[in-house]
Amino acid sequence: MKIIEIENGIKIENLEDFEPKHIFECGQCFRWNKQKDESYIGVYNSKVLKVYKKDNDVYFMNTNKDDFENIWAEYFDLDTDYKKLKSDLANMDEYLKKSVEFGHGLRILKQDIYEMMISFIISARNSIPNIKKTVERICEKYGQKIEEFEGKTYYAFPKPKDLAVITEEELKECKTSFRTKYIINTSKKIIEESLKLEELKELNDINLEDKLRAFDGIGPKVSNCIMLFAFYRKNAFPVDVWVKRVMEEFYLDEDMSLNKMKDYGMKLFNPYAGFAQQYLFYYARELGIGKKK
DNA sequence: TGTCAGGTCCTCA
DNA sequence: TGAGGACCTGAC
Repeated sequence: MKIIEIENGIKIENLEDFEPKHIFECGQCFRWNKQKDESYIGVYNSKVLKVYKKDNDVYFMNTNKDDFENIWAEYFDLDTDYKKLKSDLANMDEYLKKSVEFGHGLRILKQDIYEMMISFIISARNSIPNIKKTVERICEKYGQKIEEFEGKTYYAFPKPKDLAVITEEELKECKTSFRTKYIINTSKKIIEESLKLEELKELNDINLEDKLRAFDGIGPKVSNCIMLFAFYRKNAFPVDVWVKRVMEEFYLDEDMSLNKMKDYGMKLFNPYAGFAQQYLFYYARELGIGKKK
């Protein structure tokens, strides 16, 4: 991978397996927004980045070589060989083959732990546009201002200490509704127990899931999303309404509880259940598979 | 007006 | 274990 420095950014020529639309619209992140010129602007680690693809080259703007190498290469999982991964998945069965072809430029982002915890708590019984709006309101109200970029002010995601000290009434102004107490309780637990979220990376999958589910508002689905998108646990398998639909449409003849479906998926797609889930989710949601007419 | 959206929690059998 | 209801809000 050759990093070419350009004015206010860097360019990577012939970057394969990288489609901004697939990456940012597969439901794994809530802070990346499509611009009029088809580029995406997002925030991570108190940095604002603009990404777009032109021919086979990918441009990362408002950054520099140092930040790209130290922050963004890791964030975009650029060290992983997606060609091999996709080939392994495509060989498992015909539905995965179709899903992988459909979302060929998808990558799993390595995102912030606390941000994923709160964002996916908000995702419960909610729609993606609403989740994004709510997350944005929280950042504007409680996050640190980063910078003005292309006419918009960007804010970092707040820290646990910021949301642990506010009242439910106050947070509700961000339209967090019945999830308000979950957000505050989870933030309080982190502060009161002096938890270092980074240290949870040492835990194995089973203990990590137990630890996450001890937080208010984090159940089986949300914990697995956090494991996949913040801890990069390749075999986590979040079962949401779309994965349920695609599993029932393609893989199951019998009724199955969500819990059993999770175990079933993890065994079926081992050791890449998380990746399989993401390709299947994107395929199912974009095509409306299994959705009631 | 009713239904549904990337669920979780609580209660009860 | 797991089934069933409640839960905010916004969009269609």
